[in-house]
Amino acid sequence: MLKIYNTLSKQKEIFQPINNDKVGIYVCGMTVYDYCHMGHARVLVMFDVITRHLRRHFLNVKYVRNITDIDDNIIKRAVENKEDIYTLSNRFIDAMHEDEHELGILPPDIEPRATNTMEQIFCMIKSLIQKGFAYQAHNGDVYYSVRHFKNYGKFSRKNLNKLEVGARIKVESAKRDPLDFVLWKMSKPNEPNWSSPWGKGRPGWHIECSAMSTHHLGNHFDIHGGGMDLTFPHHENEIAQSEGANNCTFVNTWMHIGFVNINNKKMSKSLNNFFTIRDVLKNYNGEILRYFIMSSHYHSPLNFSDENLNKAKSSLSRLYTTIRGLNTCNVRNKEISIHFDYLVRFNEALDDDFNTPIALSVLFELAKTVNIQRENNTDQANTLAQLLKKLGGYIGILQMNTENFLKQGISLSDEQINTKITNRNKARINKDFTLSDYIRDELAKFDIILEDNINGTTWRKK
RNA sequence: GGCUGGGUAGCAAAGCGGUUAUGCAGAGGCCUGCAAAGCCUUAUAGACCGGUUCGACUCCGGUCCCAGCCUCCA
Repeated sequence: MLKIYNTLSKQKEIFQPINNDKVGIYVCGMTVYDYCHMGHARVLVMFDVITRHLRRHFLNVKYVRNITDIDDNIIKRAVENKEDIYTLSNRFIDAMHEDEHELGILPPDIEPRATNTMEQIFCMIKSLIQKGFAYQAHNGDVYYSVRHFKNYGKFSRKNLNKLEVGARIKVESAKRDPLDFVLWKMSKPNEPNWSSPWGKGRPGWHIECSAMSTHHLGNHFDIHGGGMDLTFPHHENEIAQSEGANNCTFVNTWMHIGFVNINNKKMSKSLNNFFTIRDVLKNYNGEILRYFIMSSHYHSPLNFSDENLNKAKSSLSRLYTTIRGLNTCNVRNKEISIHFDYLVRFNEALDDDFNTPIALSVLFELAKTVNIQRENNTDQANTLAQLLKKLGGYIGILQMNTENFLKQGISLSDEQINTKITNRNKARINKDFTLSDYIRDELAKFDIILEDNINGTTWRKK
């Protein structure tokens, strides 16, 4: 029984798809004018975890994650770079896909782009004008008339009369009401534009998501998600647009991912305190980042720091160390089923609003059992290690080659290291421990830690 | 001003009205030539003040503090 916290009702609810085994999920993806930062990484990773788990529950999951490839920021950046918007956005889309690959993120089923959805956008705006939810102002822009939508503000719990409108952004004077937001914006000379029934221009920020989501998933679908900062105004406006135009419930379950913080402050473009995914990947591999993101619940703030990333690395290393040297191939479901309770508890954790910290704690309990068994009962240890790797795979970790994970980032060659290990072991046989310890210290300078086992000496990076 | 969240051990992070969370770091032990890894044992919690209860970290009320939103943001 899968439970999901719904922003709409502010409580955990039993999740029931609209159509039996079919689940439609839409996630607000990137506006592509820069590299993805850690905030994006959290949304990308968490919805990857969420859709992986949904696919284990339901046969037919359709995951749509959009790309907004036209907006003011993109236009501004393209002008700065003296390039056209497509060159700019294509470059950052490619970069995003590279980042996702490193983070072990499975691609969404559909990745629609705003610029390929113009017809649907026109259609929706027409419908909104027709039904009295929108108007074209004297400057040509088309606005959504917020006070015409009686539920406006309900979703994000805003009292329209107590909003500090214009506190931060100056109010566009063509609006009939300061609360109104733009659906279609007339283009200035030399700006990218599309011909519309209202003149040459471009879509406003929110309309593209209403158009893309309903086009691919229908007017009423199961799950809509994104970062917490999108609840207002973006998702509030999406609801107003979609329900105004289609006259039916838009989305059943709304999911929002908490912020990534730096020094207890939200990481954001405006504060310019953000780290890009690719910067972080220079020092920590994708699985470590992924583990770090999963180590807190998706609602809680996630504090980004080297200290916390290093902890994630140590923790993940424990799991890899546990399966090291064991046979994790040839998963034998029959034998694994004996240890069903780990699987059950792992699944229960994810069923409870995708509680990844609990799911991870089950993996550590399993790891402890593997370590206890590995000396007495190798078969048992192999089976449990297989289960550990399998469960890790459900949330996208423990998928690297174990040796590669434990040895990455060493400047010496395998040959150099092995020679030193051989020399050290010769010294140990001769009981020349001064020499053997000297060699070990030498390797330690390169962050290489030796481990003497019954079967010989292995090494790993510190 | 209006509206959301949250304050848990050295750090990170969950569940739970009574019984070990978990990980990293620490202490003692086993193992080891010594280590490392692993295992065993172990210390350190629930912002503050009340209330409900046989019993509260958990429920209720209040206080303080922190973060976020109120038309750039994921």
